[in-house]
This record gives sequence, structure tokens and C-alpha cells, in this order.
Amino acid sequence: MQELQFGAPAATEARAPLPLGDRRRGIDRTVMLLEALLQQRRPLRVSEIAKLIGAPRSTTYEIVNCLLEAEMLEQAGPEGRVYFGRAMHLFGWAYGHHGEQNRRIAETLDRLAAETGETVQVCALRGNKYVVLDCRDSPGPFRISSEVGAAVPIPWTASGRLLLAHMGEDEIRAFVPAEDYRLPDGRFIAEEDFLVEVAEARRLGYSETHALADRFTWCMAAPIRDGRAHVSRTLCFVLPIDTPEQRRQELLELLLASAATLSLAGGT
Amino acid sequence: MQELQFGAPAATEARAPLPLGDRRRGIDRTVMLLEALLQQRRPLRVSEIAKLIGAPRSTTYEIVNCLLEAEMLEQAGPEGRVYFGRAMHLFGWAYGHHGEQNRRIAETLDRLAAETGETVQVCALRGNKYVVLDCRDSPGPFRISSEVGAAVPIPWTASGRLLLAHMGEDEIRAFVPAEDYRLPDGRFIAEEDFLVEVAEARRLGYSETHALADRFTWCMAAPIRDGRAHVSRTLCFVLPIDTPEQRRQELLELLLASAATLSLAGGT
DNA sequence: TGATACTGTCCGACATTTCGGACAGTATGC
DNA sequence: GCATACTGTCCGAAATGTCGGACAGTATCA
Repeated sequence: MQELQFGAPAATEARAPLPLGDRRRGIDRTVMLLEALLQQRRPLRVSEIAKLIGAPRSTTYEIVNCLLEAEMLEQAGPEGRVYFGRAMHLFGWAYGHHGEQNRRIAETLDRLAAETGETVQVCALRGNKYVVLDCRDSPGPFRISSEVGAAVPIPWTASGRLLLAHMGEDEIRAFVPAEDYRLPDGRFIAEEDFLVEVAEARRLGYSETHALADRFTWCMAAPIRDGRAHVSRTLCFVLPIDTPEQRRQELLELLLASAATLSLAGGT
Repeated sequence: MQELQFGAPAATEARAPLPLGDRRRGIDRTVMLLEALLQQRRPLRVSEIAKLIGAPRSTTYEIVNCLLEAEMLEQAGPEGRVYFGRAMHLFGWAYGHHGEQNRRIAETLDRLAAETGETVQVCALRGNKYVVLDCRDSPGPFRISSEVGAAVPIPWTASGRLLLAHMGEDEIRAFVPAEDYRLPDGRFIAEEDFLVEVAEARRLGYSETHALADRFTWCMAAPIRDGRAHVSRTLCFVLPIDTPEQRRQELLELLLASAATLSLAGGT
């Protein structure tokens, strides 16, 4: 079982020089435990967790009980499985509703979803992967929901091209793992093509992909900039691939206008 | 500075016999840290945190850095303050969207808010306090939003009466701290009156309060039951106090019907 | 019936994490 | 200029949390 890791930009093995032994602090175990739960997206048994994070069973019981008491985990599903608890929900809510920008992003999601009926997402980087931070799914039968929080290779996504816009070519080469250029259906994206597309996204101020991660979707992403003009998140539509060009054009303009409004001043 | 605690139903000092010294594990410090952040609802400096949770500065730095690396915290605000981070958001999202009941509750909130234009909330107990778990605020100028996650004395709320419905009288007496019967404006609720109101809520299957926690609101709460007929959460409207009786009646019926739909079968 | 696999708890030993204090650097006020 | 207060980092010592293994209890299978 591979150990969970993320947040290390480039070199996987260059993390903090952990004490070589396999003894770890409770905090580190806790972080790994929560990441494992997020990755699995289902209630886990204690021994499953122990295996996933490479911890002794006795230690895992200790930590799980501690987190249960804090309501950061709770019993869920049959046979003593555990999953995230109420406290987690409250912490996450506090994050999402703190700050003017966060609140406006949530409102914009609601508005775009209501006005267009399409699937709308906010996305960002997490480690060297792409994640959906929040979304409003299209109400129609054509529901294409990628899971919030699931890690996806950057080259599979329109947002990914925008989110790398601040990097140089060599930086990108070092940042994106080679295997992430392989699409789910087995096709490969050439690294050089990808670099060109990143440059194009930077120049145009948006990015589009179609039939990339799957055959049925047309994705368009617009940058949300933080106070230093850095693209910290993207705003996206996920459309059925047969959406007529004229409608796509309208939606793109709406998306660009909305994302511009959400961007913080400060960068030039 | 008082030490943070919750989850201990009745006796505050009867917690696990902590090792008498003031040395604590990283995990315990972490839990206290996150609770402090939730309670303060604003980015905190490391030394503020250290004071709030009663930990040495050096230890607090260690833990904060660890949580920053895991993105459970992030830099926020000026001067190196920290607040909840992206990972927290994802964990919380995973909690809120796991399980059929959770998803249906979120949809119901959206629907009720859209149909009525009123403020709607889901509430529950956390330790011996009441908290709002999620809400949709009324769009009108009359916005009465209690903060999600903020701990409120149980007797101040309509939901509180329902959430104690499963307890006996002595149990309630032991559970609710005496000071929680004091309202924000200084008035006192008599414990005996409160017990009667809990019994009434149990009998009627809903609870209403007006001008209780503040002078401007009429609250109505309906029970959401888990598989064992236990009232684990409530669904509530928070209305302007001058809402006409007929409309209140309509809203109450809507609320009761919605909450009944959300309740799980299993209890008789 | 016996063998195998699993859960949840307990315990002693030891490596490690926590702690307190020291330190340099910065900001502020007088 | 000097005193005060604060931040962020570093260090050695010692208390203690983590670990591995043992244990009883349960379930499954042949």
C-alpha cells in the first residue's frame, strides 16, 4: 500500500527527512488518516485505515477514538466503520464562508447555475493535482458531476491549463508527473502540446477542452485571480459536448465576466 | 483563559483523567486548536492560539506548521494569521454529501428557501449546546442569520426543545447548565417551564418560540429522525416576528411535511 | 471440531515529542 | 538612546505517546 502524500510540488521523495524509522507522531497519522478518508470517499473500518496509512492497529484505534470524541469522525455505515464527522463539517463551513471573496464565489455559483441550468464548478490545485472545490450540478438528466475533492491529473482539465499559467516551461515539466499525461482512455497528451496550450490559456485568459477526460463533455474555464494577479482558482462550465457553438459562446462570455468580477484587484 | 471542552454531557470536570501535568499530545492540542478557531471565527495569530488553548508557544508553532503543510490551516489576513484551509473544506464537503439523508437535507434546504424566500436552517446538538449545521438565508433585507457552527444555549431555541425530546426530566436537568437558562436580554427561563415545553414539543411533534433569543424573530422547528426515531436534527424556519398567523400556519405545515420526508424509517 | 482470520483492548519498553527557556530580530513608545 | 513587547526559531532534557505483541472474543469455513 502506497503511503499517502501530497503538497510536495515536484520531488516526491524530497519531503522532510522523516526519522527513517516508521514511528510517526499522532498529528501526522491524523493527517494521513483524513486524507485516506477523503480519497476513499466512504466509511472505513479501523483496520482498513491502519493498512492504508501504514500505521499499527493499536495506534490507529487510539487516534480514531480521539477523533471520534472530537466529532471530527463519526460512526457511519455498518460494522463500526467511521467517516468524517460534524466537527469537520463546521470547520469546512467556516472556511467556505470566511472572507468576501469566498462568499461572492458561492453566490456566483448559485447565480450561474440558476440562470443557465448548466453544471458550474470552482477548481484549484492541490499538490500537483487538480481538484473541484465546489460545484452546482445541472438539474437535467445530463448530470456530469466530478466529485468535489477528488484528485485529478492536471492535463485532463481545462482549468489545469489556467492554473499553471504562472509557471515557466521547465517548472511545469518538473511539476506534472509523466503518468498524468495519460488520459483515462489510454491516449497520451504530448508534453510539448500541453505547454503550448498552457501558454495559450495564459494569453487568451481562458481555456477550453472537449472530449478530453471523457467523451461527453465540453469544459470551459476562466481565471479567478487573487490580489497578486495569480490564478488561484478557476470558474468552469461543464457542458454536454453537443452544446451548439452559439450557446457555448454566450456561456463563455458569461463565465469570463463572472470570473473577472470575482477576481481581486491588486495585480495589473 | 478557560480550557476548551465539549462533548462531555454533564459534568465538566469528569473528563478522562488527564495526566495531571499540563503536557498534552499533539492530537489533543490539534483538536483544541481547531475548536478555538471555530469559536473565534476569524484568523488568529499563533500566539493568540497558544493562549487560547493553553499550550506553549513552541509547541503551537510546531502544530500550526504541521497543519499548514496539510492545508488544514492556511495563512489568512495580515501578519501571519491562520484560519481553516482548503483541506478542511474538502473534508467538510465529504461529510455533508455522504449518505442519502444528508443529500436530501441539502436539497430540501434549497427548495424551501427558493419556494418561501424565508431563512431555513438545519440544527443539532453539539455537546450540551445547540448549533446550526447549515442554512439558507432569506434574500430579503430582513436577514437574520445565526452563524453556522456557533454554540448557543439550548433553552434559547425552538429546536433545542425538540432535540431534548428523548431525555427524561432528570436527564435534562443534569444536561443543561444552569446559566443557559439566562437569555441574552437578562430574562430567565424557569427550568420547570422549560421541561414542560420540551414535553409539549415531544407531544406535538414540533416546537415554536418567539422573541426568545432576540426580539425580532419567530422560530419554528420540526424533527428529522434517524433510523431509531431519535431526533438527531431539526429543520427550522426563522421568520420576522410580525409574520401573519395564516402564513405562519402554512409555513409550519410545509416544514412538518418536509421534515417528515427527511426522517428515516425504522422507529415506530 | 479445529484452523484461520478478524476485532477491540491491554500492557510494558523505549524512541520521540513536548516543553521551557534562550536567542536574535523587529516594532513601538518615551 | 533605552526599555518593553512581541515574533519566529532553535536546543537539550525528560516525560510520555507510540509501538509490537499478546489476549479473549467472534465469525467463517472445511
